Amino acid sequence: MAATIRDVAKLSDVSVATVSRVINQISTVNPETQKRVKKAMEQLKYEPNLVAQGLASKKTQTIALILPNISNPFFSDIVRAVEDVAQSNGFTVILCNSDGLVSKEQSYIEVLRKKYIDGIVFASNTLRIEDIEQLKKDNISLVVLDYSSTMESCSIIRAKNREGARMAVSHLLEIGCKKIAHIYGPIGDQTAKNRLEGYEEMVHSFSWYSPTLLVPGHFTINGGFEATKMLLEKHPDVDGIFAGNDLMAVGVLKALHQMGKKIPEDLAVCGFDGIYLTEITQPELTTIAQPIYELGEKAAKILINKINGLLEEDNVYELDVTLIKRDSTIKAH
Amino acid sequence: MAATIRDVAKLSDVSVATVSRVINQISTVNPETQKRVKKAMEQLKYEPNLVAQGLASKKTQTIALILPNISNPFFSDIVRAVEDVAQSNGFTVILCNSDGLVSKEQSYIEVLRKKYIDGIVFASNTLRIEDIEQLKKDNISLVVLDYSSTMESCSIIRAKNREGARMAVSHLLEIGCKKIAHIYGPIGDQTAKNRLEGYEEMVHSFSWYSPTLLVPGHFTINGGFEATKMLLEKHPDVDGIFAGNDLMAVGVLKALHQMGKKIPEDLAVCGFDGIYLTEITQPELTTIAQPIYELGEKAAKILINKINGLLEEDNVYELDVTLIKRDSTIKAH
DNA sequence: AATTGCACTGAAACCGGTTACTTTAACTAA
DNA sequence: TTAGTTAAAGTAACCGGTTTCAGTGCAATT
Repeated sequence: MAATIRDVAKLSDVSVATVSRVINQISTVNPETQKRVKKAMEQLKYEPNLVAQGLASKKTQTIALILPNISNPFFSDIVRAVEDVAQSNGFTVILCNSDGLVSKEQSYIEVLRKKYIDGIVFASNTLRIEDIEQLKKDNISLVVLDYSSTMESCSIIRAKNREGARMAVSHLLEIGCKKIAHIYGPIGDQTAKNRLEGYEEMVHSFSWYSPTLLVPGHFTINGGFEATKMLLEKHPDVDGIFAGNDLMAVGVLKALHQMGKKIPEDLAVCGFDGIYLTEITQPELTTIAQPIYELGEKAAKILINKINGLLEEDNVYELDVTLIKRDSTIKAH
Repeated sequence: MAATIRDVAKLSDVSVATVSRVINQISTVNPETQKRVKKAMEQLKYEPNLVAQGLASKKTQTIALILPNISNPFFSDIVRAVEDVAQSNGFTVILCNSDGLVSKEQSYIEVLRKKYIDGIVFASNTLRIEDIEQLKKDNISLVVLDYSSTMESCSIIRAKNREGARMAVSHLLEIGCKKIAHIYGPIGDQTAKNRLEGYEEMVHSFSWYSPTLLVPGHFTINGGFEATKMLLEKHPDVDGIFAGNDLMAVGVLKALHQMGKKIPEDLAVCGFDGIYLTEITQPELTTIAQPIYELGEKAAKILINKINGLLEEDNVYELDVTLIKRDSTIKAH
């Protein structure tokens, strides 16, 4: 149906090799010949077949984005950023929800490899070293997002989690909190761990500090909700809560509301991430905002640079976070 | 590097055709030959190259999902559903954010065609008939989501928008509202139009009804916010607002809160969609819930059936909506 | 015994590109 | 004049599969 490279070659009276050269703007093709070929391409409405190109060149202009769950608003912003960058560089993106399951990731990676994908943005905490090695062997570029590790055999983009946590606690202290608790994310998740460490660094020397001020909330709304109930049972005098992410902070808010606590008068709440949800709650949430879009953008840009051979070394990029003060810690005037 | 079909053929001492037959479980291959081939495949860790398969068969086991913006929580649930179904059927999904721009959609469709994509789930209101025809010609299956139109030359999945709107208004009437306004979505958007029509049908015969009770809110939080301010200036006695989607309803809540109105005592609010945001607001939002995941699921299933040739005719599927009563209309006890 | 049908398999064309290698002709340097 | 470049283009192998068509051997039919 559609015209092929051979049709173009025939019509412009050159070999397919020459047509291919024109398409890929390779080496030296006589300007006049070039014109003839281009004219033929137009006449036939020729468009290179990307699958054939992929087979021959082993480059498919496709990247994949692996993340736990797109329903998480943090990730949907990431997706948007990655897609934007990909799109404007002529790449297409395949989306993969792993649910944080190694098995799912495994099977995705496998099929992606068989599809000659050019690179992967990996926004998940479950990447294994073997996988990294395997991908390298298959010449699939890799950028890891929101991941901490001492091992750095690949490029990593993340926000300053520990520093952000310190900022959060420091803000709570500033507004006068006398006993600050922390609700933390999944153990095993490096991001959650770094935030917890930041909290600990700030509070461990206070006389009121006790490890029982640490409660797990699994990075979910409901987790934050349950954690708050548990926490206030043990420590009714807590007057500040630093939640390890915004979703849990929402849960905190819900719980406090249900318990009839006033925010921020009785208890101040600070989240982490800066997803748009924080503007929707009542009161609006103070949070440590990551530059979410920029994280995704940077990850995609670096990945594409690697794919295009413009970047060799593997670096760790740590983006700054910012404290956004809202009504959950200070009443705006 | 990796083993090819010819390696397998050589090792198992058959032709590549036979190996291909084993791979695709086609026709009759002698069980013993089959065993030999399979053993060779295992020995060589052979995995068919999907790009080559795609080129030869013009089937790539890939579908695309075109939607306005993944950041919209409604769509992120859709994505999740589509991806789940695709995944479990051996398909991979390419995500395309169109921002509702015909130009972007156009360029996506073009590149998708060149990639031999098998089908498209189109979750946007801007589809043009020419595109539908073109896709048909290229043998690319199509399912349209959340789209209304008299033209039905393709399969359409949507919720009962008009009926849902009627349910919303009817609920507001039941709880005693005496003057109900409607904030509607973008003109030109069929979904928004149908909801508006449902509202009108329910209220046009009341003496209090006036077309000025209709205010545009663009399906965004901020749009709902502005609309509410405008509305209450003109109609301070409105005591019920039906927002055309949940995002606008959130905006309504924010505006009312700012104006010091009590919800639902002074004003009752009902949204539409049933995104999880409605459980996060204070008060929680009454809404007409669409079965969002099911919409995406159904769309993907139908698409894949069409791709696999199991489904020929084009149907319109209308899924039921349900009223979820929450504190923005009735105080729970 | 000749014919037909069927199960099984192979040869080779094909999908639509890329690219290593070669050839040709014109151009430069010695 | 002659060898050495170089720009421009062609030939054909190659990427790794699918599929059409043809052929073989053997059992069933007449």
